[in-house]
Amino acid sequence: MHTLAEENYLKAIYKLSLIAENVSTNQIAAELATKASSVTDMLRKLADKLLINYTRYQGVSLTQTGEKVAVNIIRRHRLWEYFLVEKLHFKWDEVHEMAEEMEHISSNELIDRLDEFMGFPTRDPHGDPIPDCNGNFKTNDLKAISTVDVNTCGIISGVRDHSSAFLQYLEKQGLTIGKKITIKEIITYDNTVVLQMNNKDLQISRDVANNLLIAL
Amino acid sequence: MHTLAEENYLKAIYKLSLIAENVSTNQIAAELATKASSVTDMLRKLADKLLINYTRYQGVSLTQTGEKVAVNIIRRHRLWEYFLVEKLHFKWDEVHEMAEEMEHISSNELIDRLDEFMGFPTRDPHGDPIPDCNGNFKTNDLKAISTVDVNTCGIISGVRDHSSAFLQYLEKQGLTIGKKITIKEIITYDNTVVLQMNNKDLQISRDVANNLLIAL
DNA sequence: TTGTATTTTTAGACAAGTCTAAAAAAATTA
DNA sequence: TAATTTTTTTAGACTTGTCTAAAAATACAA
Repeated sequence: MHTLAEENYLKAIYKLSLIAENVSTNQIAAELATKASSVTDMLRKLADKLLINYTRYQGVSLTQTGEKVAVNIIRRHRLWEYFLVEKLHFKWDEVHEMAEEMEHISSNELIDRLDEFMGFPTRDPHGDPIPDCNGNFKTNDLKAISTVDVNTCGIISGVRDHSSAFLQYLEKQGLTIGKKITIKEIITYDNTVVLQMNNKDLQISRDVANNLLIAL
Repeated sequence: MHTLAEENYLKAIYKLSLIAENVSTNQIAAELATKASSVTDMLRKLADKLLINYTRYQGVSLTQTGEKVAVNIIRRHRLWEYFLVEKLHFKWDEVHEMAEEMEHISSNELIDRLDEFMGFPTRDPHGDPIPDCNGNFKTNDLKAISTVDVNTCGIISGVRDHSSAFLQYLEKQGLTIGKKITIKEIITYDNTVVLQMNNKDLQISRDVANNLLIAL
């Protein structure tokens, strides 16, 4: 249907669209670790195929078709991640690269059956919502720990940074999806956040607090 | 590790090597539905990487390394086919194309865990042996129905033709893996074979008899 | 064994996707 | 608003894998 490169561009544009409506050439280049000139070339191809809205120098947005394709890739990615963790017992920090390859397997019938096989999960191992076969999914109303008030409590429900390094750190601290925590104090000097979990205090840096999401 | 094209060439060469030691450029071209000139180009690349033994005009054979890679691709293909049929309940005639894509997912850890998840199966849905993680597998000592004597009986255990059309035909006739049959008669006029299965007679053409394998 | 047919290789071209370097447009700043 | 910086695009080149057409090697047949 679409080439590997096309799918990766659509996914990148989708991801960047969540932050700001219009996506710039340089943003895409950074996201895909490629050069702006390569991006420009590809944008013309995607525009020709009516997958994006593109006018020179004006940045891009996905068309309805483009967004559908992107959401479908994300659905495939997250279902494979769920499979790898729940069925093959990989750890949550080990699955991203594999799912990155698996998301390009083209059969939708395959993905729908995989979905059914696993009991139609709604969240992947990192807490991200899994779109259903029509592309619908709950938007995440999660908050970064760094944004909530002192004495708030909530359930760890997602991450912003999906890197192995970050996920391994969280694992080590016991800060995994589903854990209940209370924000006790924010140290003004360096914005270190003091949490309480299982009646024990735990300090996390501003960076970590920015990338760890809770449901209130 | 290796490109998609390289993997497909190695697989094709491996497959053809089972019939005759040395494989010709034209054979590979036919197998991959490409042109002889394209094959020549790729053979030089594979030889440079020490995956095949190649001298101009002399045909090719796999090196030890090349064979290892090829067997690993076959292992991946057959495990995914098994997964698709046993876990996602696809029919045996529906899985080839999907597995053709899935076999290129590169992680060996993934494949080893998939293998374990399914209980280390030794045969794929078409009766072909699945290499273990060291590349070892039982060679098929199966015989085409067309080659056995009248009154022989045996268990349907494999196919030579993996096309949907053939597999669907077998399914319709009930000629599936595991069924016990007896060869009753070979009609000399056109080599039609008369079988008995579940106490009923069944006629199959020479072509079908050539592509259906039994264990005695 | 010589000529013909077949197979294989070479030569040159093309598409996809990438790159560097330079030009053009837009944004920023003074 | 004019000058400078940043962003984006264009131009031209490279790689992988493919193709067609022609040349070279091998196989076959009289």
